[in-house]
Amino acid sequence: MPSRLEKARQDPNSMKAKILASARKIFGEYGYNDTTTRRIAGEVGIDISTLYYHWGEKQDLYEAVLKDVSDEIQSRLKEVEKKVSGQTLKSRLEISIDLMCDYLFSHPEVSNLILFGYFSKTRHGVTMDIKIPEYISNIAVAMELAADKKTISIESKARILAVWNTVLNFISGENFFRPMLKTSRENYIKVVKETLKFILVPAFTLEKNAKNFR
Amino acid sequence: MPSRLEKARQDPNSMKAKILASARKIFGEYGYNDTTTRRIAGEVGIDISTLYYHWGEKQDLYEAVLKDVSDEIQSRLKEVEKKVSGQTLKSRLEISIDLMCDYLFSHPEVSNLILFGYFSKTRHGVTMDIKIPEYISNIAVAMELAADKKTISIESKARILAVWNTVLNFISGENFFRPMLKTSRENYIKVVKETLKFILVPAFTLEKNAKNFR
DNA sequence: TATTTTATCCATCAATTGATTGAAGAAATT
DNA sequence: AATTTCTTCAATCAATTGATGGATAAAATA
Repeated sequence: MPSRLEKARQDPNSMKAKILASARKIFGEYGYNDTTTRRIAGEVGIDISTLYYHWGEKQDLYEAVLKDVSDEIQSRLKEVEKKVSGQTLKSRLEISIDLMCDYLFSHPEVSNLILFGYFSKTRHGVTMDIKIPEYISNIAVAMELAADKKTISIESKARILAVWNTVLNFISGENFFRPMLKTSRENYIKVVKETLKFILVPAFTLEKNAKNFR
Repeated sequence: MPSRLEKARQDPNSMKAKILASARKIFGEYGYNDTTTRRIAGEVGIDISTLYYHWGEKQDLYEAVLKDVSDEIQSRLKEVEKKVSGQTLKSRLEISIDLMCDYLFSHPEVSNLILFGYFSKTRHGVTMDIKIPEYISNIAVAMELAADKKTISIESKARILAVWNTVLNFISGENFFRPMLKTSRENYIKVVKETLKFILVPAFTLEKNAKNFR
């Protein structure tokens, strides 16, 4: 029997949920080591001991953030999978690029958190809870580049990975690349989508290459 | 008149040079904030005060590392430019991919340092001294995707950027991706090169796209 | 050889930061 | 109303870390 208090803890307005939301933002901006519990607490407007009361140590909070993000990505990918089902390969690629770009551009911390995980030869022992291999396989199947999750070749995985990473880089690197391209945010997003399509569509649809897929 | 001592300081066996080399390695592994001056000093086998004596504050050392890396990349790109000159577009792309992969795979800290710079919403005020815009323009010209450094369209820059980033990701993400692909280092490098060619060559050489260049 | 310059280390400081304790209030339960 | 449980915060610790000062030795210079 869940008590009133237990329900309150799952409430998105609960203190625990508020802390998680702020933590996700701050961890996404600064990465694990450059994020202080004081900064997160400050963002929420509470004392750090309150943060520790709700979440325990910093690592636990970070892992909760990664799980939060991971679940969100999973459900987004499923949505995309539904929407592209039945389309031609070219359409599937284009629609997927548009949808994932829209999602990631409006949640840049997601992209950052994933990328932080890649390069983490850090001292914190937080294992990347985000199951990239899972995603990669799911994407391969959704794109119908592979018939079955179990039988995806190393080459196919590497190709999906290349695509996935290219997207993430443009999102997380916006602060660096956009000034370089000297353009507005709106146009940057447009150019990113076009660039992704320019590069990816030919590779996967070209006759010589396409025969390997279907 | 350069004294004996001044010459010694430029000697690659000098203490100052040794510190720089270790700093480059450690900064490349852990990033700015997760690198301690003590760790660098430990790598060299000296006390931190000796490190401070030679290089001053941590930021100065970091900036020296970035400059070191930046200069190295510049000269590598020039070498590549020479070697691909006169070749067909397809060959230029393929040779460049091979050469740059070989270089970066044997100097992974280079890739890491560049990527750290992209996402650095960090607290250290070190501005990225590595002139990526320069590189991008140089690559565009070397690939003969643009006639002149000054007249490169935003679309072309974005495409080069996408390629460049894809390469860096595979290098810096090796520790994460390779276990995922369950393969040896040697084969990983091979797969990366193939993947890059698979994705990039069609995009830039496809008739419909290619007409925009040359 | 005497003196100055260069190089190195030990000890230490001050600031930051992850984490805890205990007190006090607020809310729920009896 | 009394008691128990849940929240919050101020104060504080201990460890880490960037940085410095002084002693000391080694090397260069005179």
